[in-house]
Amino acid sequence: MCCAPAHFEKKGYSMAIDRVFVEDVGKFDGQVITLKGWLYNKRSSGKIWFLLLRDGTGVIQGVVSGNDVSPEVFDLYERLTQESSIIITGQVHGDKRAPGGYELWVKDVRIIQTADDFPITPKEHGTAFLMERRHLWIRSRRQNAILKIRHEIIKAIRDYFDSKKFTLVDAPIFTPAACEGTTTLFETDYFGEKAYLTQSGQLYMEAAAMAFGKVYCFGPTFRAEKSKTRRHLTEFWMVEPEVAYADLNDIMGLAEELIEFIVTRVLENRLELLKILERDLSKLETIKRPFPRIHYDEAAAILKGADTEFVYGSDFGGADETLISNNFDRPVMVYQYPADVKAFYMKNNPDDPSKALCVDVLAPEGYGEIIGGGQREDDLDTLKAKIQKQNLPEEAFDWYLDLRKYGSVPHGGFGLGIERTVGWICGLEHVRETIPFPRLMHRIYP
RNA sequence: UCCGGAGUAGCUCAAUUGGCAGAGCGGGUGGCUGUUAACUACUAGGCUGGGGGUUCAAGUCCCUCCUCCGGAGCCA
Repeated sequence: MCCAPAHFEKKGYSMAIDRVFVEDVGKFDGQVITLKGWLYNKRSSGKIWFLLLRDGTGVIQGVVSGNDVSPEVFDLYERLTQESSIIITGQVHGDKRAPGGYELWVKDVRIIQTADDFPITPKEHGTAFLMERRHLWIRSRRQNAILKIRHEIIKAIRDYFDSKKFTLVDAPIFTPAACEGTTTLFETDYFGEKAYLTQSGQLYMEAAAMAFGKVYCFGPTFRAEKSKTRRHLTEFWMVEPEVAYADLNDIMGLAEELIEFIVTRVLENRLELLKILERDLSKLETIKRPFPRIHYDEAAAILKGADTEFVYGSDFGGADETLISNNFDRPVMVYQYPADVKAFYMKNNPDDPSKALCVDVLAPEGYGEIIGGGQREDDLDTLKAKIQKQNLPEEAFDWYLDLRKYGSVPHGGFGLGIERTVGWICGLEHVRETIPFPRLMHRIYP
């Protein structure tokens, strides 16, 4: 309370927040403005030199001429190193030669701090080198664009569910036992007892759906699997809606509407960033409902004769998912996998008990599964039998079974992986660039 | 855990059959009034991941360990 800057108290707003940013310079054409940021790059041609200032919202070129500035300012060129923090004042000038349409005719430059040998130069670097310096890498234009698109995607997801009157219900991070029992969990000491980091908020969302009708949670998820692929992180973010009185068809409708909404929003609001990433926009513009819906058997038929080790009755591998999705120009919804390869809480198809009422959404262009979900088992005895069959500790699921004792209804939901969705929309090679500080099997630094 | 690949200058990479360790960028010193990863001249910079072995001679071949990358399984 003692430390609030004076201007907060006096005026009720912050000059630091409301100052001019690069993304807004177009509104000030011809005016003299001050920009605060960091030196992205510089070039000299002798009696005139150029600086690129970035401030997180964009990059603008400043033109420094010996005719317009004092000799002291002109000579700052020597001391300006990459990523030095600087405040520049100058006149906004529209110029076709400028990448952003505007440049600044510099009148004054103030160096706040001279950076010492910034390690990430404007030239090429390997991913290992860059990941080791992820805290600095996120300053680069490309990483900046990806993380802003991530923000837009997250905001779109929240806006979608909020507009549909879903209630946000946060699931716990510490959990007493496996939600699914199949995958490896991160174990932690909880006051002398074992606890685990959540691998899904879904079971809690089922409880919440019975309380609020339509709910979603959004948070981090942890998987201790030793997966080293372009699609895996040990810590990733997932949004998990759950709806009471919903069946598999309802869930598929929800999934395709959400995905269409997200892609449309990114195309509307973040086109410039997609261009920085050189994303093939035509691949996103086709993402319109309805999405193809194919039965597991149809997906299996696509793989027949293809070069794959897939055997009917098993789950699809990463290569199989690519083979399937390559047949479509939008996400494909594969439904009713064999019940044996799916989690215990999935409801079986009453007309074909060997299949689960589940759906996976496979993104186009080989980006793989971005959604997994379906209808949940709502019958108490069937659920108990499944828990026993998979050798899960029944006592750990007492509370979950209560949901089937007190007003059980058909219901369902899904989990959407944020990083895979970002990777797909941005057209990236690897999900590690879709999260600010990725956690991978061999990386927990920085 | 298994399969494959890589490790050489600060960074990205070359180096023929085992035969003098190289380039671009970055750094340093200069030149240039419209540059867009600016251009340009000169210059410094190396325990070739660690250890062991074969050989007259190893960046190169063999053994071993470490680290990283990609993939499989599993999953979002």
